[in-house]
Amino acid sequence: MTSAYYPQIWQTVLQIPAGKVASYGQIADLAGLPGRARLVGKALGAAPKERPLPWHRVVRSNLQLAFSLGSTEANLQRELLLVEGVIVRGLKVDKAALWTPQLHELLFNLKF
DNA sequence: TAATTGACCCTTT
DNA sequence: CAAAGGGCCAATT
Repeated sequence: MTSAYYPQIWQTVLQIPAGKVASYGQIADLAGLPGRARLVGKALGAAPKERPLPWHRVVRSNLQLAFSLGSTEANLQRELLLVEGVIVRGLKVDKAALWTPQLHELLFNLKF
C-alpha cells in the first residue's frame, strides 16, 4: 500500500450520507482523481478494518451493487443498505438513493 | 523494466 | 435488457 491517494478516497467516502449511495467514478472525481474509479476499488479493499468505512454506500455507475449476485459481500451490502432505508431490487439500487453532493458541503468537510 | 490485475466506466450491438 | 469491446491508470508481480 504505497499510495498517498487512499486517505483522501476514504475521506470522500465518509462524506456519503446514510441512506444515499455514490458510484466509484463519482468518488474518484470528488476525491480529485478523475478517471481513477478502479483505484477507488483498490482503496476500499485495502482500507484498514478498524476504519469505519461505509463502503456499502459505494456502487457501480450503473447503480448495481459492487459485487456479483449471490456473493457474500453483495448480500451484506444489500443488507446494510436496506437497513439505511435504501431500496434494492435484485442487484440494482433505487436511483432515488443516488447521492447528489453539494459543493459547499464538500468544501467544508474536505479541505484539499 | 515489462506484463498483469482490478470492489470500474462508457458506448455500441 | 444483456453482452461485448475498448479505454483507463495505479499497484503489484
